[in-house]
Amino acid sequence: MRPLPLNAHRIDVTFYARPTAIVARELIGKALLHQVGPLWVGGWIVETEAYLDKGDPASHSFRGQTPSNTSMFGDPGTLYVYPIHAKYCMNAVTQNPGEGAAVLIRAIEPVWGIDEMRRRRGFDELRRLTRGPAMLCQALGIDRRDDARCLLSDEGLGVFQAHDSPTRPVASTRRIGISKAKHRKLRFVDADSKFLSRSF
DNA sequence: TAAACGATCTGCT
DNA sequence: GCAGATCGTTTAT
Repeated sequence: MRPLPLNAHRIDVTFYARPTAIVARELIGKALLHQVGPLWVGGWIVETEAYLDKGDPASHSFRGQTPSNTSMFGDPGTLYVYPIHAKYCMNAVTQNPGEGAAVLIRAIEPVWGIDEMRRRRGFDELRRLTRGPAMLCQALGIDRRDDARCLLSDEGLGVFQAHDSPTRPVASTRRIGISKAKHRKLRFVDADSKFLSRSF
């Protein structure tokens, strides 16, 4: 594996195998990295949403397992990529195998491979590269083919804790773009970030 | 096989 | 802030 672009260690299964809202909150400030060819692309996670296994009608797992949401029911630390409005969004599976809970990664602060992200997005403006779940996937080069990859062992993809990373101020808000369970505060943001999909 | 829907994005006002 | 584009998945006929 090519050396990481920062001094950091990979998040392991014990991090993901916990209640989803906690994982979503603690993913704020972690580094998301994807290796494309010889290059790492990614940045700091600044916005996430929790989608629960039980009692959450906004969650893809609410009506049980189907061919298209199978990876959401996989092991904690599995990547779940799903198509929406002709685009893709990426999640990290949480809790226990078979439960169907995950964290949607909605926005990052672009840090590594910025020119590659600009090229994939067709925009130069930093603010428009990764401020939304589908923009993020396009910038990182994540699509349907990446569904079910393992964030724990895949050498070219993972979430990392930087050794010198400052603590981020985390705020919780209502989730974006859903029609059910709107009131639940399961969106988590870095309160100081300029790279959120929406202000809070 | 047809129709409706959606964890979205963009451009324009 | 709003309308329209866009296409895979799900649900209805």
